Amino acid sequence: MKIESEHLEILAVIVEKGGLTDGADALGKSQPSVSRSMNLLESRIGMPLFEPGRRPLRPTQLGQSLARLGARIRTANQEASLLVRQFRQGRAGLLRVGGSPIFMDGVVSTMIADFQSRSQDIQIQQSYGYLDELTGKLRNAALDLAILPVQPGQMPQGMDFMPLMSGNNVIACRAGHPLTHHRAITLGDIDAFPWISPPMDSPLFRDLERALKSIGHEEMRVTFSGGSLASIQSVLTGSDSLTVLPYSVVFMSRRTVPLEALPLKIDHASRQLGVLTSKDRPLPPATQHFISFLVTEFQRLQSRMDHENQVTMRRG
Amino acid sequence: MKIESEHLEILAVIVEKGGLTDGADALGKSQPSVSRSMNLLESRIGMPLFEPGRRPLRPTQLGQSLARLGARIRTANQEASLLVRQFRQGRAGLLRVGGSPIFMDGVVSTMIADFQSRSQDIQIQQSYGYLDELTGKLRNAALDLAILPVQPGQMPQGMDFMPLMSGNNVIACRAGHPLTHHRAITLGDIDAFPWISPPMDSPLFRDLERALKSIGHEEMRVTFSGGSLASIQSVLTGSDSLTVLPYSVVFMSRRTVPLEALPLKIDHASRQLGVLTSKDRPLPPATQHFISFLVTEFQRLQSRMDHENQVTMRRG
DNA sequence: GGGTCTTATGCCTTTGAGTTATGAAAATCG
DNA sequence: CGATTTTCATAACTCAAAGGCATAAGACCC
Repeated sequence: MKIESEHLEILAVIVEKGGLTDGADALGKSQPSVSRSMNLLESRIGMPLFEPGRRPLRPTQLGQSLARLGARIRTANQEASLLVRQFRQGRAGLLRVGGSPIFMDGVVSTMIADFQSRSQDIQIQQSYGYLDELTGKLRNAALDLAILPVQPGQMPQGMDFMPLMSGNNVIACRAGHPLTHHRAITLGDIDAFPWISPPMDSPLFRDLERALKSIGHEEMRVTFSGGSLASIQSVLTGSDSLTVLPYSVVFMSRRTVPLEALPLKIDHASRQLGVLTSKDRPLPPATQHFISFLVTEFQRLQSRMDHENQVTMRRG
Repeated sequence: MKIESEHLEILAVIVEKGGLTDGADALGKSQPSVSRSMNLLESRIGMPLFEPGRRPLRPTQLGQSLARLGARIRTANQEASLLVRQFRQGRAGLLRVGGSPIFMDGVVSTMIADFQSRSQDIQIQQSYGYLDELTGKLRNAALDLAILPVQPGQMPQGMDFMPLMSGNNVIACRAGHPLTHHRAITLGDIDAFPWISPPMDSPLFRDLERALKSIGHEEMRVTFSGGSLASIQSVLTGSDSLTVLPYSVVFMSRRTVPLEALPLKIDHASRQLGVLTSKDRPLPPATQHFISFLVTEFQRLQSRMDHENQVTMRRG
């Protein structure tokens, strides 16, 4: 004997409101409608739900007990409606973000923190990876979006890419590093200092190699490698080492860590930092919401970086 | 936008079973039926519940979340079915029992304990009172049944009475009381001892008065009054006081308290201990269940009492 | 006992749950 | 890769019941 949940919900409202008429009002239905529903329920369970011949309809013991269960069903149902509404606005759900480690740690994570504090019903799962791996995860829906630098020629099939800012790399060192006092930096100057190397499978590592080649530097003395951003920052500030980092990472890191970028143009593939998503899967609202948040955040970041550069230029 | 709870329940089963076909099986419905229900739900909430183009139907994030709520609704619904079943059998619900204090404490409460341990989903509310008060409460449905002694002429209108055993009163004293050594007890013997008086508004009190009159005892020396059974037992066993109690109460009390009944016939109105219920209100199943339990328990008690009396007779 | 408030019923329309039969698409397997 | 199996969607239909309005019937309150 299956009881209809709708009936239990109606019962709960009637008991709560203390009468059939008021209950019908609260439910937005007509009084005869709910009366019939209760008759039907009573005949189904074969026992009276209300004391017979009482005019402000009073529930029996069974009616009371069932009404409590109906109330539970009702709240679950209302939670469902709320969930759908929030989900539709991208204010609830699961957000699986992947990205290249240094950039995620250095720039995106603080933005995620902002986003998180505004949309607390969104659960965020972050992971790290590079282009191929992230593309694969996007394809089989293990990831909702990826944030990483992509070169124009590298764009994988069946993916959408939304650029956020240009991915300029710079040579970074600690604030007050000997090289920061030089007007113009020469090959010989750099030669004197050891290098921190990003993971060897990362684009940054290839950039570092290429950058050094571009300034005529064939061999480098690597004294630290394999660490994530936090380690790199520590080693960088605690020594006279040099490394290659996206400028945006240096810019953001300076809030808390004394770093500087050397005024030295380095050559690397032109690439855009941006958001990669799967073309054939529609984006969940939470993902859309997050992407539009990222766009405005990166615009703000870009303008702050531009402003600072102008100031530096004028001073320099 | 109201979501139908039934739909959420169906969704929960589909997600749990990992597919529409298996879900339909588990629900005992046809596959097209649940398919259409899910289509309807999807169109109502305006968002996909399942990943498109996946053959073992896989839920989206929203689908997962809603399925969790659906599962909650489902368990509540199942609890409701269970509750109705138990209620129908009188194994769940509320049981409001009223009765005369001494008899409830001395005899019925141990039976209630037995009953309680078998039917733990029945909530029992016990209260005390005498005929008029209990009848009133039965009339306005504040009580499901009352257990008390009723005289033939006293039967109130509109009530059903189910006799359980005859309500013989005896004079009780502690075991080893001086009077227990007498073969035949005379008025003069009794005169020497003080009395414990039941509450003055109780039938027992009137019985006591009448009993004393019947043995020619006009005045009694009351040294304790107003206590409930536990107090009476304590005072009785700790002194040489006498009192009037239903024989069944003395019989039951002897399990834990050293009491005896004096072999002295006392005169009082013939009355039956039994169950009083309202005639116009149908008895809830739990009440019916309890009454039939009481009937068999009292039969057992009666036969134990008869047996003991025979033994005593033979010995005495 | 009349008036009021509350619930039940009769009669109607419409929604949607349920069925079987069948078609389409994805997954699986050789 | 193609064939087969599995899984889901659709079509066409029936029927239960939700829901509405109008109205009767029954408590409740002076």
